[in-house]
Amino acid sequence: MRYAPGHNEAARDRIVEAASRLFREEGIAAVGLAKIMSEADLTVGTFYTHFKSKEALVRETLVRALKSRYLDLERALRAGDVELAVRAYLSPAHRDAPGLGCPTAALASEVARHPRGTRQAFASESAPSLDLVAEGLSARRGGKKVSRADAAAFFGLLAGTLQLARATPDHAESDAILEAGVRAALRLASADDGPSTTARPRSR
Amino acid sequence: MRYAPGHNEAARDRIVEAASRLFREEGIAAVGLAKIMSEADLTVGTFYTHFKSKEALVRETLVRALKSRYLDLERALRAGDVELAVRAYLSPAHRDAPGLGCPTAALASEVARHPRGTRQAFASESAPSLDLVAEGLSARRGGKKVSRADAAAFFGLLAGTLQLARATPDHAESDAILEAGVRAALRLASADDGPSTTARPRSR
DNA sequence: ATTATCTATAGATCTATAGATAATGC
DNA sequence: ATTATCTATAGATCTATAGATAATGC
Repeated sequence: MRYAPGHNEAARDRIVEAASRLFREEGIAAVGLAKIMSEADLTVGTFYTHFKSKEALVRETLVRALKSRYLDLERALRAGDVELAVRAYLSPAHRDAPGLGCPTAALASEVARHPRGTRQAFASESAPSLDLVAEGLSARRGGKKVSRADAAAFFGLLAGTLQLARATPDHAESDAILEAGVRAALRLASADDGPSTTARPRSR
Repeated sequence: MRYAPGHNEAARDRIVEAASRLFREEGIAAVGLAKIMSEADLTVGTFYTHFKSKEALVRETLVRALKSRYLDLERALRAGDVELAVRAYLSPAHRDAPGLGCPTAALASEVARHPRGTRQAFASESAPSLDLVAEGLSARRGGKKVSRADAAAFFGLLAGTLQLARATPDHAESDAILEAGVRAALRLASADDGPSTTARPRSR
């Protein structure tokens, strides 16, 4: 420890922070290490004293962003309930600020193409949030058990709808998609079973 | 026309076809022109006699893939109904073959970062499919009007859930997510209103 | 003395262009 | 004669590494 104590950690932290934002804003493949290091006020040569590879950084940024989102979600659920969290997720503010937003909406399809270790990290760090969502849904449905997979489908609605709102160039239509997403999510979160799940036995 | 008639069109077609598959499999930013041209049995120098830029090719591949998916959707809805289409969309086969699958699930988050012209093309070519979905949902809900934005939210559920299934490394859990997605989609497509949309007036 | 930083560079790849070559119709 | 193809290359960027320099504690 010859540099000031915490110097190394602070630099590493700036790198992860910059990468975490840039990846969500521009995509993982589209962002080079030079840009990340420059945003962290370092030159590119230093990168490999902090990380083994770009992929190692990707794993860390996903873990950090998912942990941070977990805390946000916990707060939102404590403050209100599922409805409040849904409205915050499908808000114009979230749509317009991907760099600090949900890593799943920004990067899930790209993560799906990354090595298994990266997907594993993504899944492990997503699990606690999904379990929180499952709890919230369960409470809304009168305590009926909701699986993690069910929570994933609910979350898929949120993330997929946010992506469509982001891809839609017409501003009014994009807003309308967010609002429709809120309606759909609240409908899904509602207490009653849709008749189709009981009326139509799932074949296969 | 000195080369055989249709020669140019055939080559151009192979390029779009290869790019359309590769982009969905690996992402737009991750695939270079050399790889695309090589898959089309051409060398990279020829690219610019067919397209003005990589971005122009991206627009064409999105349009082509969305048109093709529209036809598939039309067939599925004619053959059965929304339920059949949902089960085909959230199937292991679709999850495991992104190259021929839904361009929205594969590329929506990346398209959101592309120039307005690309997003415009994406939105325009998505509209007919969304309108078909809206029709299908409307039929299921006893003829009640369903907007394109509502259809987009429904479609967001499908695309988002498929992405999560693709990103999930555990095979059993990935299958479970697909099944939960089917349940959620059928619940959303069901005739009754969830109570929350009527019981809780949408503030804001 | 140790360690994080810097500059510099290797070697591969990226998009795009230039100019020569080959394939065909007139 | 025309046009799609090829080879070759420009110039920028990518990930990763090597070796010199600067910042600190002992």
